Amino acid sequence: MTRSGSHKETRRRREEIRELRPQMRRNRHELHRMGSRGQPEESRAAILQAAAREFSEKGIAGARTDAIAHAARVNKALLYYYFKDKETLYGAVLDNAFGGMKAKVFKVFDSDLPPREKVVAYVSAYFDFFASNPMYPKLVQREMMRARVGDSVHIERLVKNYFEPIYHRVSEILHKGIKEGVFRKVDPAHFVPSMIAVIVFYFSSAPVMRRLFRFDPLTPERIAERRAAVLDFISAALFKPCRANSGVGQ
Amino acid sequence: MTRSGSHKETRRRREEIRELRPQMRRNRHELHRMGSRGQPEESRAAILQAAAREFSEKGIAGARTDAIAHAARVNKALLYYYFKDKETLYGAVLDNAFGGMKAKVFKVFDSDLPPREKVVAYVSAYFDFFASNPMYPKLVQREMMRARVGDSVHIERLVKNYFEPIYHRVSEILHKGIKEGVFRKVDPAHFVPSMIAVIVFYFSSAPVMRRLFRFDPLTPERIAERRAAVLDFISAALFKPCRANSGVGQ
DNA sequence: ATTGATTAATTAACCGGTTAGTTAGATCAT
DNA sequence: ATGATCTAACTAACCGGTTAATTAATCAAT
Repeated sequence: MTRSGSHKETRRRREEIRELRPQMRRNRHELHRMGSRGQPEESRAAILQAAAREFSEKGIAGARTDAIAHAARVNKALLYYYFKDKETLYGAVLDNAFGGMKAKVFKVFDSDLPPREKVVAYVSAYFDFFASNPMYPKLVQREMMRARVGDSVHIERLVKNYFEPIYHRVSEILHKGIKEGVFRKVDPAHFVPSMIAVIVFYFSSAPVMRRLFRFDPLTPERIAERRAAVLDFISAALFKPCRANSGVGQ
Repeated sequence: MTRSGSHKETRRRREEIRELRPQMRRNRHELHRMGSRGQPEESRAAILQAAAREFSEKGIAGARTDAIAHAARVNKALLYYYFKDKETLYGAVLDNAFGGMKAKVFKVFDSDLPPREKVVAYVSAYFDFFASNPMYPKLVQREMMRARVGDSVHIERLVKNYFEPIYHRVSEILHKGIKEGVFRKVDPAHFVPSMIAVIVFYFSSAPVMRRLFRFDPLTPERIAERRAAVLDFISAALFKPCRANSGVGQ
């Protein structure tokens, strides 16, 4: 009642402190100051992971901060200590996911393989990343659908930091392969999304697959099978049918 | 306080009435009964359409019943008059969407075309349906991701009524084409989902596409372009390369 | 070394806005 | 006058976010 006027100020002060924290850490001769429980990074990581699961399964609107806190074995207020609000936490989860993926695929981009092998390596890396993080595809798909004006404050950043760079590199590889005559004349602007679709869909639709085929689509065997199918599908759609291995036939 | 005990009973009574309504309608000599505003079917349809838009954009959790009512130019209580609750309304929207799609693709299944042309016709029909209902892909994708145990009461029904029959028919066509030697030896269990992925992804990710390519991906021209790209992609992945013509099979 | 200030880490309890769902009644075609 | 259609106003519950207090690690000066 009496303190209602100070809400905003308190908030702003806290945010400033939070923003300064990293620099402060680094400026002080040594990091590790430690508070009561002494495991800030662990708590943060636990929150991030619990949030990733909750968000991927329920979406931002469906996700419950109480559930995240509970799953992370942490008090709910701690979420708001580390992250400004639900939306910011969601953003951190997204950056985590896309950051990991970008790292993996860029290792492939920076290798020096011929186009054909590079595409295979790219698809494989992309696929394997999602196969070992089965909740990320839903996260990705969800964010893509939310990206209407005003709905998502993250989408611009994500496109700039992840989608654009990755699309750019894959596009280059495709153009090179086409010029060398090993790829069919496809339009990267359509082919790249199609590839991603084929890779991602299986995982984001896993629950339906389970019902349709009456077995768990996420066992290692099934995933290996899917991997082969994806590579076959994309290869057949992209590579020029080689006649009896008779070199570059333009 | 005093009436808290009667809530459930009132609710049950209402539900019974509601469940009986469809039969009653049909039993009475003619529909069009009309109440105060005199447009029951129109109201119902308006609600359904507004709900489809809201659900596709925000998901069930994010959708606001107030927003749906407002968009349908109808009082919120009317939603609950026609539909038991939010979840049931959502289910009706889903059946609407999937029902329309099923009708379209089954017309193709029942035609007598050779496998190759039939697949092309199927993909075209599927694509065109979504192209003219751009909010349905998101609806589909959303429901697929929600289909965890306990999350969705609709998924079993949807799989049984739509996914399974459609998968079954497409699967038959694929097997036939493979046997006739016009298709590559693909596994329908993987190929069908891949096809759907390629068709649907472009629409459900339209907002990202807009940012990535800096133009509206849903103009008629762009959609036509995408259509060609999808058919090319799937054709190349499925059809045995015919030696005479390295065909982009339109 | 002991003490006391400082700050990071953490929590229990609470608050108030939002939202699904309800109610009691109005309207009107038949 | 009856029952289908429709509405304004209401309520209970839920849920994101806050607060004020607490604990523990570090530091500074005794």
